[in-house]
Amino acid sequence: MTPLSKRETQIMEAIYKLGSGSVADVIDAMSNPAGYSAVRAQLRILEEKGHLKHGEKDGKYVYFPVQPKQEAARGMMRRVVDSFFGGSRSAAVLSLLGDSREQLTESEIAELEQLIEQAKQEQKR
Amino acid sequence: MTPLSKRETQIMEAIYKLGSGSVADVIDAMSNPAGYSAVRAQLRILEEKGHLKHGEKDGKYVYFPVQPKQEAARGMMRRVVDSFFGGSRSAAVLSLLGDSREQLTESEIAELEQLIEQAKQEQKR
DNA sequence: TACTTTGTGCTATTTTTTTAGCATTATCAT
DNA sequence: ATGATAATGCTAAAAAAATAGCACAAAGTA
Repeated sequence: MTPLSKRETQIMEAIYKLGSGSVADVIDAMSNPAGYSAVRAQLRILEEKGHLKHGEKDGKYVYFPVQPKQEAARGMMRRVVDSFFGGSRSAAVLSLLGDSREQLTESEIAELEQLIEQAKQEQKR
Repeated sequence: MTPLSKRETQIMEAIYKLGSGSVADVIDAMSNPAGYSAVRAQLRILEEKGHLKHGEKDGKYVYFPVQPKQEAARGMMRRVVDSFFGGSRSAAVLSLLGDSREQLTESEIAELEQLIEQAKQEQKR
């Protein structure tokens, strides 16, 4: 689990954002796109390292992550929480929500309430 | 705002975790420590790039981040939320809390409830 | 004082990352 | 068929990142 290089990181993020994608898709999804050759090389390397796999679709390679998005997300979160919030998830949540409450849907709010309710129950023990 | 290299990233994370620190502190805070020379060089580069500054304390250089921790944290969060949660902060929060509810303190729970209450008010409009 | 330790300044070297570009194959339209 | 287009396989080169190590200074200590 050696850390990824800058480009590799950028490309993995693009792939996660896309779910899966061809070379062209990945280039389009990058804010700071590298050339075609470069991206292909990176994808190959990431596959060698075991971070991606590819299949074929419409005669093109389509790359997708080996580690499920949700797991990768948690790993990332853990890292940020660790470095910037002293390991406190709740501090991270407060920062995240405090940033702005807009665009919370009713069902999301309901889910949050439920989680908090559970947290309260845990507290009592 | 060119992205940081692997080592640079690792060192910035260490600095943020520490708040501020000497070369030795940084080395100690790294999971995968580089040598003394290497870390010094990286710190110098990060200072040249404007990410760190240093002062002197007890005859040693002490490095600290230019961008406040909270801002850096939000930037990081924004990036994770963007790549892994389709830009939805609330989805990120759900993932974060869903991971485990332990170690939420009463006051944190209260704060969360208050935020949710505010979100509900926003909803009504 | 002389010695050891701990720190910085600097520079050169090594290693890794990133990129470009040619050869080849397949497909599609003329 | 022929030519254009869009892929991948491969290799070499260029650029950036990471590290090592010597010289020198300051401070403590025997």
